[in-house]
Amino acid sequence: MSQQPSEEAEELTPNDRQRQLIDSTEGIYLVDAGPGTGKTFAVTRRYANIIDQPAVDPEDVLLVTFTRSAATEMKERIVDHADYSMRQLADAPIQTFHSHCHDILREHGHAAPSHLGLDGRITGSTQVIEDELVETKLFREFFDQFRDDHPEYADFYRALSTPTELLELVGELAAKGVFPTAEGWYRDGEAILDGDFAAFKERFDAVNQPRNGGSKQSQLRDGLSRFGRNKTYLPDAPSKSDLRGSRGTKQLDDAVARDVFEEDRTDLKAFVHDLYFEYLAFALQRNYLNFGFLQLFAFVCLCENPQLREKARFEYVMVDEFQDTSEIQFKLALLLAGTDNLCVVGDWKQSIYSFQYADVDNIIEFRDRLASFAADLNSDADRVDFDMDAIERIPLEENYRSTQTLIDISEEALVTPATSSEEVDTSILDDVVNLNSNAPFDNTTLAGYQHEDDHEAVLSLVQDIVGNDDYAVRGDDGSRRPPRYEDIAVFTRTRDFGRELMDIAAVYDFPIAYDGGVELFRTDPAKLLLAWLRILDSDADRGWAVVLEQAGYTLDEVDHILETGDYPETMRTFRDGLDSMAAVGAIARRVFDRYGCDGDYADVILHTIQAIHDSTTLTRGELIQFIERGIEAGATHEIHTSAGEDSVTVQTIHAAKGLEYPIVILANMNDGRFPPSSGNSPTISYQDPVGLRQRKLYAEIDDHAHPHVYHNWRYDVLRKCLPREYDEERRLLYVAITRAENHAFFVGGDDPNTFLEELPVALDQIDPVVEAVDREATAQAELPFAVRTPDGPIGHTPHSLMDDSVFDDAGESREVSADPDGEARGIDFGSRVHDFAEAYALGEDVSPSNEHERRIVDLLDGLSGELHVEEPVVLPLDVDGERVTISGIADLVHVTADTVEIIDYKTDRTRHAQPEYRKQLSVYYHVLSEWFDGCRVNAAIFYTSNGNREPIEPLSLADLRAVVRSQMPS
DNA sequence: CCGATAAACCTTTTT
DNA sequence: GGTTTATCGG
Repeated sequence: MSQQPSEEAEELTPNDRQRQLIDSTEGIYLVDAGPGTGKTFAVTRRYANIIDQPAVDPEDVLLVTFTRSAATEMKERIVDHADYSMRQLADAPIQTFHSHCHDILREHGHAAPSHLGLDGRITGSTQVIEDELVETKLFREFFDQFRDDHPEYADFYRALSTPTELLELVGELAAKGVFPTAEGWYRDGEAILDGDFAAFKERFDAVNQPRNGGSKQSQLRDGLSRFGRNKTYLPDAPSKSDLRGSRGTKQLDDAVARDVFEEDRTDLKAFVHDLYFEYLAFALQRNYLNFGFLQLFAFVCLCENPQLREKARFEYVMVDEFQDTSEIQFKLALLLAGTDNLCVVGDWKQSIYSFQYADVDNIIEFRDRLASFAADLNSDADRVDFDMDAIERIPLEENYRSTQTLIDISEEALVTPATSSEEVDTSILDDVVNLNSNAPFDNTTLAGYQHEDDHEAVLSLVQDIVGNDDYAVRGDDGSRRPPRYEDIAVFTRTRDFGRELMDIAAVYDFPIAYDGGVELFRTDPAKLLLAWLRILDSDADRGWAVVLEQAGYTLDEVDHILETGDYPETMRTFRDGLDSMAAVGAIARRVFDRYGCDGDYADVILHTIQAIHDSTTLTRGELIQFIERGIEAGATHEIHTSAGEDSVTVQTIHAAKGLEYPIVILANMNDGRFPPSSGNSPTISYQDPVGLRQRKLYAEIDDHAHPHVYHNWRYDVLRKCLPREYDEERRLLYVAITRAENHAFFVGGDDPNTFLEELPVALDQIDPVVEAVDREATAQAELPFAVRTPDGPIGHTPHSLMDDSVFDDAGESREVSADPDGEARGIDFGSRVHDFAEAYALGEDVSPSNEHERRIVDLLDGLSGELHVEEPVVLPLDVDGERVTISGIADLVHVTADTVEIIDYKTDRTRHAQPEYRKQLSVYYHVLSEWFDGCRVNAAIFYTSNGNREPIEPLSLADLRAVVRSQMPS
């Protein structure tokens, strides 16, 4: 284990640089130092040093940490070295920004909303919403109301893929310090939304330089070689050749920069403003705040109230993990600093939380940002009044964790190309302080392995490592000893891979524990609870099927019982007992009791239900909906399992931050790119430095007067000027490697990614042979994971009947990919959505209980001639007595008294003229014909591009049946 | 070197 | 549906 920042810290002596940081308590200090250099160790000692001064009390010192658990750990370490007890430090401000903001608001926040022109008040009873799902639910409720109140923004609603993207936008703006007021925007908020042309122009110029000494076109011009392809722009867009110049032109005209930047965004800003402001009002009225709003209101009242500022200030401010702070947090730190005794500690190379609004420039550009943020804050009042010219940088160059070989390879990772064509700027290595290892010996192994069974390869590697003297690690006394299971950590980028690995490890009885977030609603206790709720709700087959299967009934028996409704007596009695209970929490507890679910999962589920129950009233139907959404969204909850005595740890790289292990296996370096393709961007987003932009537009110009979604050509050009950087992916790799003390292994599958090939590491083949582990002999820990039962043939098991995500996944993957073994399965049997649509269409007494069903209702209720745009459509069709369901999104469904028209616009000729898409259209066509008997049904797919429309013909019913039949499982 | 086409891919997580 | 890389032909 590491020598310095460990539990037995009292025996350790700081090195000279650390001593300098610990002793220099007055003035501004920046420590931007690598992993294992004892930053946290030094901060802890520094804090102890400060509070041991007679004139200083703990309440004079603010120490900010990244997580609550880090705060607790910090306190424990301080107690060891200061003349204070844990009890005396209990209320000391050693906490996260969020919880400190919460404290400020609880005490002084009553009037904070009024500074923005909001009516509400923040009181001691105002709740902080911690659960993302809970907030999503509340936001949806708000948005439904907002949509009704503001029909003038209809064009924006149409372009959205989901309302949740607006919630994300609000969160991002709050982290950037952009707040709405009753009149407009707070302070310089609007300027930030407008963007910064000069800063943009720099980025534009950087990518618009001809390459290879002028012989090769610029990266930007190259990037626009497919401008307008597969897209439709409004007529004001320039043609591709207007934009790029004629063949042989090497760069874009300077005027283009001005043209793309300047766009009338008045309406967009008005929409975002009203949405943001009214959501704040909604939250206050419902008496809750989210994490972002905590910081927002704390910032506002500190800004507006000089007396409070005076009161809230600290004599000393220290921030750990500074690379993970956001812009608003940097500014909060300045407002809270009463003197220039400011100390920030971090490592720019370990900034991997940009999705959480962390801004790595806070640490890289510390000096400039400090000056410019202070100037912003001081523009109209003296808010930050200490001298900030003297900034002392303290380098820490001694690494107490890893061997020199590991340190060197980790730095290589920072300049390893992420794709075969990427040109990495190696000059960043100039900013890397080369660390010196003080490991007592360096027997480092660095190896890469590649095998198609990469899960097995990982386990096989673990087997090979444990007890093997070739991979000796450092014992507590510094001597060599053979490795144990507990010395090894397996890091993955995705939880999914970790869970798969756990499943396979379970087969071999491997001593292995997963640490981190779990998709709670996809666990067995949640599924059982959902099943019983559905039974209570409507005696639903999907509920009974699960319960019966769980009780051991065979599929045939289940079928029979469902058909006859002859449920076992004990189950009926249990149901009736549940039915008499009012509170959903009590129902859940009773269900878990019945099945003996007393583990971590059940606890967290109960806790979650309790949490939503506290903030909203919760009926059974709403709980069903909540769990269904949780399943759909893959919502995760942290599970704290006791790690066990001697077991391998599996965790995501993100979760491993701050930890260290003798041996690290970086798994899952396969399946194409380690840096994933960027995927779908939100329709409305904020991006530095171009400000607030809209990706898609909505307008009505079409020969047939059909509305259509258009792309924003300016946005398409703008984002090519801000090319995707893989720096954060490299930093992720860096973080993973630097967790290791002694050995690092990299394992990839069939198709290894570029990192695995480009890292200067020996790449070997591995022949995975995994043997069952004798757990008696090794005294294993309990597996924290239940082994998942295989899903079986999709569409047939009760589990798949009730699990919407299975239905969705299945529908998607099977729709587009032909099974290589020729066993194509193109059929979805019995989805609940299907049943609902059918029942509703037949006029039965049913009401919608989820998003899909509401949309079906919208679709069918549209007979008056309403126009529905971008509506998901789920339609059933019988083929040879088998039910076929197809789901998708049609661009336009137009229903009048005597016609039904459905139109799907496609943009990609090479893909969308394929039979699969024609089949999709054909199903729409024939089903609508059945539903709307007597109506004239038109259905069409158009290939559209720059105003052209080419119809794609549907299949005849006979051809459709043939296609569907050929895809059925035999 | 440039443009067109085909094919593969689709996170991470804390407050 | 959208984005990115690989590949091929001129």
